[in-house]
Amino acid sequence: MAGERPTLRDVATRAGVSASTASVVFSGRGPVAATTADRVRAAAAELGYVGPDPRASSLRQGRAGAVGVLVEGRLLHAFRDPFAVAVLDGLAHELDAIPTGMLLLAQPPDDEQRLLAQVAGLALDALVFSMCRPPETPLVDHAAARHVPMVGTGSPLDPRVHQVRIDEHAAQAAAVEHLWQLGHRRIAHVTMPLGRLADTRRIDLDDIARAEYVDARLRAQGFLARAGRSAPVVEAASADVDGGRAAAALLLDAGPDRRPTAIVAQSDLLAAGVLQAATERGLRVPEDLSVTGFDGLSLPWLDRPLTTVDQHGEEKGRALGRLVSALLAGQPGADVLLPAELRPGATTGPAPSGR
Amino acid sequence: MAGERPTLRDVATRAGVSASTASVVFSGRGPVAATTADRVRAAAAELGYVGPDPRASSLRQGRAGAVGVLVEGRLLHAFRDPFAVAVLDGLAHELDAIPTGMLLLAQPPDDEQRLLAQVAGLALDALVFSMCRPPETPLVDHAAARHVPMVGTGSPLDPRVHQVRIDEHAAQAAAVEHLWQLGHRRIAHVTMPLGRLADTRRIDLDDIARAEYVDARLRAQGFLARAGRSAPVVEAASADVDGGRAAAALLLDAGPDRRPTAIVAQSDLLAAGVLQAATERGLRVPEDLSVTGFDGLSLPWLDRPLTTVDQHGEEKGRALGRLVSALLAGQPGADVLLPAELRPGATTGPAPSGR
DNA sequence: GATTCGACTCGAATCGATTCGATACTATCT
DNA sequence: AGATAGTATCGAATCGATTCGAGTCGAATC
Repeated sequence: MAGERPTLRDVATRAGVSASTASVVFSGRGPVAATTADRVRAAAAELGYVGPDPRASSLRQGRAGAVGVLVEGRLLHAFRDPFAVAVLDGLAHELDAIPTGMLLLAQPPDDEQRLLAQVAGLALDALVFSMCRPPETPLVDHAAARHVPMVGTGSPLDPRVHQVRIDEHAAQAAAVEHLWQLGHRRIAHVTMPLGRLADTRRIDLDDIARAEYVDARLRAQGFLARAGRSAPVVEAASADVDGGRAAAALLLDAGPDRRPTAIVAQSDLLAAGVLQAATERGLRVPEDLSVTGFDGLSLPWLDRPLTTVDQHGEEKGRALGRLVSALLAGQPGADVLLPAELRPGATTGPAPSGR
Repeated sequence: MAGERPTLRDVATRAGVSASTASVVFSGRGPVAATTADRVRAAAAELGYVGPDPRASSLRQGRAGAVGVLVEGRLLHAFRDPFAVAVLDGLAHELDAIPTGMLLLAQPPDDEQRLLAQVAGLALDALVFSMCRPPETPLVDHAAARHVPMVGTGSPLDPRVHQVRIDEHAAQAAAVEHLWQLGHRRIAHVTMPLGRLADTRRIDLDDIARAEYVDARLRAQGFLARAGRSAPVVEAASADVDGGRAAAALLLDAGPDRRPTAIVAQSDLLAAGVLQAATERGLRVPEDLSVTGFDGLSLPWLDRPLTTVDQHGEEKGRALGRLVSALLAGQPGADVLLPAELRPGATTGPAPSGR
């Protein structure tokens, strides 16, 4: 029928009022006589007008109703991590109250310029870095120039990005402490990738100090602080089950007397991989090997509860959302430190007696 | 320093050109002398102007650079399904080429009006219903009035929504056929929820015919068409591992002579739950019980490959993306039917000989 | 030397709403 | 009756770009 979409002006004309009055009818701000409002709504219905064009109103009001959420790599991989999804869920919940939607920005592997161009063309009220690790990106400069507030969970590392984090160092050390008290003395560590180029390999203090990804570095340092600086550390090539399994293989295939009695993994998915590797080698958990994870996910496909550091993903997401809320409301926005605590499960036990 | 963000006009003035020329410099359409372009870019750099405001340009150009993706329920649950994520990944990949971002629209349980209001306020170029089941929603009318193209994977069931689907009926029947050929005669079915209110319970032909969710209905009918209309069918209360386990319990706890020798599940997650239930009862798979899934996911935590109907989730997402692309380019947009085929794994085998 | 053609630039109109100050009108109070 | 308040409506300016037709100028062509 009508090739042309009706505009507010058309509706106003038809209702015999001015555009400003019609606007007030739809936005609800300002007083309108009930009869007038009805007339406008009737005109709208007749013309098939379903409300103000969001493009125009966002220009005028300066609000787009959406925040950008950066996702590192492909969704297929990013969303395989239940922790990331939990954070996203919490974020969604909190944003829902503003209300504001989440625009997923999947970061192609290398082409930062492409991503930048995409973001430049998108109307966003804020930028959330909840699923990415690199400590810097040109997006920060861009968003800052646009006065778009940014929040993150540790990276990018920039004063203009407001952070919601946990004490990674202390949290990871707490896992070691737990094992120590159980009598373990040969404790090994499996880290998430330390940077964009990761490999399954033994790493040393220097590698760790130079690590690009901050959270992996802090956890590794927290591990070493309690386990001793000569404790073995292996980097996983990817932060998933397979990465954990491959990394654990490196540790478990050492001679039986050099094999660790406990492995501290930097994430629950890595820990799941460690458990797989142990099972494949006929090692019983926790009799022969204790394993700890990090994140505090519920993994319904594990046959027993994992000892892990619970960092309350959903709450982390909500904290991010509240921070965005506050920033959009013009409040100053301070960094947030959330608690994270060890949650003992069934994958840790006393060290094997044969020392 | 400038509390005011610079506009294109500011840049143009400073460079000593008109706003129209400056616009051309940034958009790249139309000829500009190299020296002029440099002057404009220099002025932009001095003022800290990082490019045209997306809000304004989207108003003028009529493109927002984002499509809405509806997600039923909480992200936490929706993204637990790897199939949904695979579709999303394929979609993202294809949209990246336009380029266009994906705006997640999480549907609160009951409050359709709230969702509608949110969508009404958002500038979207298209709407994708890839993760939702209800056959109708007021969103369709709204989007249609706005001339926002819509694509889906079976629902909402409306001629204005262009569909990418598979032959659910035939695909599910193929799974039964596979089991039939293996000698199974007592074959049972576990369906996804048939509607918004789902329960773990035996259902009959009428329940199925009345099912609200189309895909569940078609698969169940495909199952019955080959397995016989008296074959037992159980509805799962949720489309996840726990739902599958509970539904399987209902079937497996029947007397040993009435217990099915094969269970056809409507999704891989449900099948994983069926496997769990079998294991808990000491049933060996496939010796005592054969199990088939649906979707064709790789579930790294299953200890053996599942016999399943592969519906190529990523490709489904890409097809949705291509459809969106075409519609945005003004092309007519025809429905798409994708292939789906049985992929035998290690969870099906010959029927137990004791009949 | 007049004409034609391109390349480049500009002004004005437009996209579709929101907002602010001004105005008209109707009750309420004294 | 006049001042006061409050309600309802309107016109004009504005948000920040894009686009289109028209105009300028220099070089190439005949």
